[in-house]
Amino acid sequence: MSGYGAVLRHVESELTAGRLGVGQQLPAERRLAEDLGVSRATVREAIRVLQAMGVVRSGVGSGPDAGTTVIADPAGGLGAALRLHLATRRLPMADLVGTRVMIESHSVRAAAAAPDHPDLARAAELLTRMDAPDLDADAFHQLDADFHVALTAAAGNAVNTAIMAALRDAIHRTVLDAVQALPDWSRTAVRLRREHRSILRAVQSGNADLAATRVTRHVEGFHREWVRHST
Amino acid sequence: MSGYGAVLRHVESELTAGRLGVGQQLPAERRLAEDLGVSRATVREAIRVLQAMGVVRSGVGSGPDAGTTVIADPAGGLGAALRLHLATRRLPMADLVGTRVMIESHSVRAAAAAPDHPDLARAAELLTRMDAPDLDADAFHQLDADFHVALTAAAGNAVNTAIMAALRDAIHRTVLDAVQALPDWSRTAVRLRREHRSILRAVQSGNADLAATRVTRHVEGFHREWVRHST
DNA sequence: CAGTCTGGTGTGGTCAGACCACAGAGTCTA
DNA sequence: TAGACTCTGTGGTCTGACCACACCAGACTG
Repeated sequence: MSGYGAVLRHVESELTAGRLGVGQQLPAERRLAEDLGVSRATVREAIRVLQAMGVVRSGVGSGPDAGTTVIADPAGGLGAALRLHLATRRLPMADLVGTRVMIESHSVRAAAAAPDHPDLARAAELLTRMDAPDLDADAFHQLDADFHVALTAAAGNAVNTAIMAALRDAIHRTVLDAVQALPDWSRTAVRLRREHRSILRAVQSGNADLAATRVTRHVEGFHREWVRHST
Repeated sequence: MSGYGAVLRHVESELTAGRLGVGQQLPAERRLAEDLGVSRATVREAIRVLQAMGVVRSGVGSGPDAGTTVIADPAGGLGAALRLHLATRRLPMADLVGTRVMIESHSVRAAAAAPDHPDLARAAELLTRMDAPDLDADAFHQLDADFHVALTAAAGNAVNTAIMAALRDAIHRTVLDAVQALPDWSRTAVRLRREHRSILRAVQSGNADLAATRVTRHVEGFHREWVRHST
């Protein structure tokens, strides 16, 4: 058997065997094609897939940013997949939100057991930046999403963190559109800021149950508000 | 801007707009290339990505299975991404297991509230098939994995179900290798069967806490056993 | 007439070879 | 010495071709 699948399997086995790792470069496309006995077009199809999965980054020219480099961006790959399946309407938005609530409530519980985690400090700093008065909805939402990912990261599970970031990517566009439709954005923003602070306080005081309750109410509440105004 | 990204964005927007849906066919590659003003090679790169994401399936020849058809296999796409990132060692196996425990314990809680869900009946039937005496480890694990996915599906969240199935795909190979290393597989299998039954009983009797505890012990226990014998 | 064979047609899979823009490294020149 | 220059290797794209495949309609055969 040959073809594009062979290239994928080859790269995956190189990764598994440790002969290829994050930061290293793949052979040039022409070289890889020759080594594996396939055409360059076939190699390119495989590399495109790796790129879409967030496993590899390609750059033209020469120098350190050129060539095809192994990276580790699981959120990018998962996010792209989720976004596409959201587009097919087989993954309901409500279920995405349900997954978010599950991960976040679980994560703040775990984070409450380690209130000194550096990601919590990062979360606090994000909240400070969200207080800037001249923030538009786009920038606000970006910081908002980063805050939630930071909360998740504080729990220390890389898979959950990647999935949260992926959910954020997948939902991003939709939330932005939804925010446009809200009757009084600035008032909502005030409420969100208050809720964020109260969640973080609960985590940092080590109160797992309270933190979980608050983050659940926060996420579900915003989702309900946004659904109500976007039909 | 043009190129492969343009093809991806075009297909995604067709999906979003509803002009393209699950079961329908994409235009032929040559046709798509002409419509979008790019070469067929470029179109193919985009279609490969969609294929890897589980959004599309391609078949040669003619007839209903030929051409490029929109499907909905989120688990396939997510699973491929997880597997690759597992290979880069940036997603620790322990975290994958942690995510599994989170999803499954959450799901059995939800499923316990609706003990008549058809997926629970399916789960029960899978357990019956796992009692067959002449089952090898491979077939056993396949049914095992299906059982856990069915449990998750009974909670009714499509995203969680897809992630569970993806985790299963990503871990499959590793678990099979691990099972080979176990000192007494048949004895482990007996224990797993017993635990499966007890989990399902707890769910069907509506006891959410008990079901969650049992499934957590079950998954973590197997993981510990397998780590112990594979270093 | 019923059954079988045989091209025709359109599909994805792969290949070979070419040209482009790009970015760094080295070289030449004023 | 500072600037402009060519050289080289990278990914990005295009063109045109051939293949295997599977259906389908028509011709052929008994």
